Amino acid sequence: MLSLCQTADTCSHVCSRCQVRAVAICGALEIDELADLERMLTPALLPPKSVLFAEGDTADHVFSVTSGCIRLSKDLADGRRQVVGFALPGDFLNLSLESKFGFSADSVESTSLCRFQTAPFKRFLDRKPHLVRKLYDLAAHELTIAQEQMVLLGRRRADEKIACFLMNWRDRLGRLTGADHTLHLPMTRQDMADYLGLTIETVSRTISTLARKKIIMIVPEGVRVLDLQELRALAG
Amino acid sequence: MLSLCQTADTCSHVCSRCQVRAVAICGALEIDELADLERMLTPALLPPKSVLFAEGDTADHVFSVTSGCIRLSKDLADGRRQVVGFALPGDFLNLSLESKFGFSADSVESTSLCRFQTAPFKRFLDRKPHLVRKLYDLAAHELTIAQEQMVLLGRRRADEKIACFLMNWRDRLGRLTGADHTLHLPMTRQDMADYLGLTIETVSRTISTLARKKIIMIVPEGVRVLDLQELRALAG
DNA sequence: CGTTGAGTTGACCATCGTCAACAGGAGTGG
DNA sequence: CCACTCCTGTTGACGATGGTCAACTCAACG
Repeated sequence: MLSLCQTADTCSHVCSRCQVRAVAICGALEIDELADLERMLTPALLPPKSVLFAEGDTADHVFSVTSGCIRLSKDLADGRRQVVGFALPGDFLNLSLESKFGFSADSVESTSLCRFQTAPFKRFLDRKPHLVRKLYDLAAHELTIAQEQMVLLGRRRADEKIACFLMNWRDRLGRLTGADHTLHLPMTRQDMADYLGLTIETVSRTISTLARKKIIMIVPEGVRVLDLQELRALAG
Repeated sequence: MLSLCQTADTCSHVCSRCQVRAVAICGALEIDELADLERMLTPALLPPKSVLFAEGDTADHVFSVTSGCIRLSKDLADGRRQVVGFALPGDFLNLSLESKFGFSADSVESTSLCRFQTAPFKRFLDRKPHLVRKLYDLAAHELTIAQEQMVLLGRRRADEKIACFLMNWRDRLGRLTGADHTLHLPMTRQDMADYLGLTIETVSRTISTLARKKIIMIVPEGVRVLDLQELRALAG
């Protein structure tokens, strides 16, 4: 189930030269501490649309995403699915450090990660209180985002949900790669639907309507934002 | 806006004899450390249906609930409301430690809290890494609960939402006061609706239907669970 | 050139929201 | 003590938002 490329040439990783260090948990560590972390780390490359782990699996690893995109989801017994988040470069997976994963993680596109065994990582935490503090801030921030997502899921209409999602995605990509009116949307319509509590048809229709109103334009890789004011107004 | 009783006779508090220490953050501290915490603490008593703080207010305090129930909610500009949680004894408010509150907090019933100024509390954290670790575990656990709430809000039907809510509430009360088939529901139907992404009418109708099916019985203080198996099945 | 999977669009329908009326209890004041 | 209001909760009638089912396009791929 876990199909990881671990050859040196495709996955070599030097923490001190890592592109995402500033936004990842490693940003809390000094250069000499990074070396300790690097010794515990296995770089991993995940092909598109493949399983990283499934909800309920023994959580013997934690991960830090360095490139690509991971879909985090929870499933009901009858097949209904809720996507609880998309992990982008700098994001940490398995913050809860519990014995089993609370959600499934699948790559949306080709993704590279730093992989740590949970037990040594926990021991490392015991020696690095500032890293615990960083993880705490990260968890608290994720909680704030989760609460905003609850508002979206519980109280917003389909068009507002789509607008919110596009604005949030734009902000996240902007922080990583700089602002751009063309949004790369690597996930499928189904993924978006499962993230927003909608069906694929409603997502498709709503995006088409936004395009008909010249608020966005559908392009092969995603969408282009034409009227940011209007999109922001819809997102509220 | 903040109407707190702080007289010694009604609000006296001795951490070492606190009923909720085991379930609250203070459980991470030794007896001698508790004394330091106690020096920073202002006990507070909040009457029913009163404001503790509002979303966007300067977050100059953090709180630990010792009795009662607090509703945590976020509002949209047009009045739509999402309740993001109910805080019970042992729960901590303002985990994020950010400069502004991310949600509003109002008492559902008469509630007592321990109140700490944010700045000294943060300095205390710098000296108590095991307390940071406790807060981290707490935040990570809240995040897991938030993800389950996303599934509920995005993918469950009204009857499943009500059943889930009742089962979760039962578990929480059970952990605090021991299992009981009679659930005290201190919040209004509107609060439940805003928590579950429904309207008050749908909540009322759904509860009535569950009662008509003899799965629950509506009693003055809340509901009595008659058929736990069936309720659990609905909650999935 | 057939197959597969993602996406789009239309027709229809169900769940849940909206609007309205009403019941019952708590509090208030004459 | 009783009328009155207010608030919460319940129930019914109706309607809209978004779900379901189905057909179709298009690009990728063997």
